[in-house]
Amino acid sequence: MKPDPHHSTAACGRVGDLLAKIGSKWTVIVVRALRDRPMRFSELKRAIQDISQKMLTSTLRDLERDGFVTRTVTPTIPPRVDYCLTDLGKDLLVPLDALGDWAVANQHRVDAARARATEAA
Amino acid sequence: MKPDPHHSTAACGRVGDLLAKIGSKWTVIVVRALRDRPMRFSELKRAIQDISQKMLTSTLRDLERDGFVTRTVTPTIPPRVDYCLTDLGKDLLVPLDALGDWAVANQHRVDAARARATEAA
DNA sequence: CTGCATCCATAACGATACTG
DNA sequence: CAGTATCGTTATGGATGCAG
Repeated sequence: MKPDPHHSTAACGRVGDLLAKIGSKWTVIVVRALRDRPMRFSELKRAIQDISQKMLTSTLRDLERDGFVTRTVTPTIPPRVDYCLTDLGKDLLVPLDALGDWAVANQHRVDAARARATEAA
Repeated sequence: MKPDPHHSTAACGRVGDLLAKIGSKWTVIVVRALRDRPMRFSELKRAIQDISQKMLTSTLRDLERDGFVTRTVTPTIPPRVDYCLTDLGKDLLVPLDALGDWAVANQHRVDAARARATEAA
């Protein structure tokens, strides 16, 4: 039998922390947006569309702080800033994609359950 | 070349929605707490410790609504309510564990990045 | 172009008290 | 035991305006 480290309170706490972070609604979107190429701030802003500039900025700062993206400033005029996934960021993409795939694949099941719950009420 | 559905805005949106849901900090903890056996309300409360009763209740209601857990009432005195993962809930555990494992395995890398960021400031 | 600061609305959360 | 109701606090997200 495995040691099964998932059961420990400590492990659960860490999972909670990380999920709280990536669950901040925009983190995942941004990381996934950067999946195959670096992007400039305004590119991201345009790509994500309904993110406010404030949220994009703070999301990127958090991601940078946690080592998921790099921020490269080119001090031209006008200034240019590129964001790129680090190795850690690319690593994170793996379990993130698994979860993302699951979400896409099972969304209908959740929808069905919610529909049932709603009409039952 | 694949259609690569992950890039679409729609897919990202759904991922965001679902992550926002499971990222609500307690959802994951509760789902993982139920991983191998059904538990009563008070068992969960005791197992999770620093969750407030209100949060546990509303988290469970959300999970039930979305079809991740079942709620079984035994109308004895005192009343007894058991919560159990559905098949959908158990399915969710798979990508969730992947992410959890990643979190545990890479926590130190994130910590290191944060430490670097902090002292750089 | 990039990003910070400010203000504001809302939602999340927690503590407490009370009901079946 | 399980759950609802209420209140107050904090966190989150958006809009706008300003600055390098």
